[in-house]
Amino acid sequence: MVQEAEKLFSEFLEQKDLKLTSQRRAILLESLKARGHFSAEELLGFSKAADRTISKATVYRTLALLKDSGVLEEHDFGGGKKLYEKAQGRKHHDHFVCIRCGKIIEFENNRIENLQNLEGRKQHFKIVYHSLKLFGFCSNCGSKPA
Amino acid sequence: MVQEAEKLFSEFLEQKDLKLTSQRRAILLESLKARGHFSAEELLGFSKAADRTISKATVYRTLALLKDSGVLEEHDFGGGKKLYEKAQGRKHHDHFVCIRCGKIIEFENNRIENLQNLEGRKQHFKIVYHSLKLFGFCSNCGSKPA
DNA sequence: CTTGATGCAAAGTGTTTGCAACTTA
DNA sequence: TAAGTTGCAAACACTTTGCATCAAG
Repeated sequence: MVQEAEKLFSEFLEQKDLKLTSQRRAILLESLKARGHFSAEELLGFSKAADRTISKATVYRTLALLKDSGVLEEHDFGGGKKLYEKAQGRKHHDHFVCIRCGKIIEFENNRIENLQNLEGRKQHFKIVYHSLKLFGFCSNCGSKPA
Repeated sequence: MVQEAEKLFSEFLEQKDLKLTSQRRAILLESLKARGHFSAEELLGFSKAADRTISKATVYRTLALLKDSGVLEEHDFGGGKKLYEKAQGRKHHDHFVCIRCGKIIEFENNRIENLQNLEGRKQHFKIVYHSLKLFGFCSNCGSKPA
C-alpha cells in the first residue's frame, strides 16, 4: 500500500519532470502514516518530527503534488482549513460531519451516486467529481443543538 | 417576498435584543435584490451604492445575522470565498459547479434527499443540513479537461 | 440614557510566492 | 551542471476584531 503510493507519486513526478527530493519522500511517508483526515498544519508537524528542516512552504507545495498525483484527496468541511486523506486504493465515500464535536464519519452509498449520475445526464453536465457532506449531530452528541 | 424576509429578519433581531439599524436594513434590501449567488465583497459594493458609508465590517457582521435568521443561505463552492443566496421561500436545492467557467446550476432531487435521510438513520446521525455539489463541465464547456 | 452598532484600521487565518542558495537527475 | 527545489519571510485574500464614537429602543 505504501509502495503503491510511492510508485504512483514517483511516476507522477517523473512524467512531469519533477524531482523526488528527500523532503517530498518524507512528506509522502508521513501523509501515508496519518490516519483519518489531517490538515496541512498537522502534516507539517508530522513531517518536522521526521526531518526538522522541512518547511511550511514545502508541505503546501508537496500537498498540491500529492493531490494532483492521486495519492491524497482534499476535502473542505468548512472551518476555513482544508483536510486531506489517503485516496489510493480506497473506494469513493462521502462524509457525515458532526457540527458539535467535529467528528467525521465515512459512508458509501451507490444508490445516491447513481442518482447523481442520472441527474448529471439530465442536465447535460459531465460530472468529474462530487462532494456530499451531511452535517448534523453524531450519535454521541445527541440531537439537541447547543 | 421582500416583506416576508423583512419580517423574518426583524423578528430575529428583536428576539435577540439586537437593533434594526439603517445599515442592516439597507444590506438586507440589497441582498434581496441580488440575483443568484453573490459574495460578501459584491454585497458590499451593492450596499455602498445605496449608502456610501456602509463598511466592510458591517456587511460581514450583517451577513452572519442574515444567515442565522434564515434570510440567506451560505455556500462554499471552493475558491476561498463564500457565496450567499436568498433562502426564504425557496425550495431546497443542490448545485452543479462548472470547473471550467464557474457556472452554477441548481437542481432538486427528492430521491437523493430521501436516500440521505435513510443513510442518516442507518448511522444514527441526526442530519441538520447538507451540501451536495457536483463538479464537472457544463454543457457549454464540453467534456474535455483544460 | 443604556445597550448595542458602526467605521476604521489593525490583526487574524490559512495559503502562496519571490528569491538566493542548494539538490537531484 | 542545468533545472527544479528548498527555507525564509514577506505577501495574499478573505474575514474578524478592538476601540472610540454613534444611534436605536
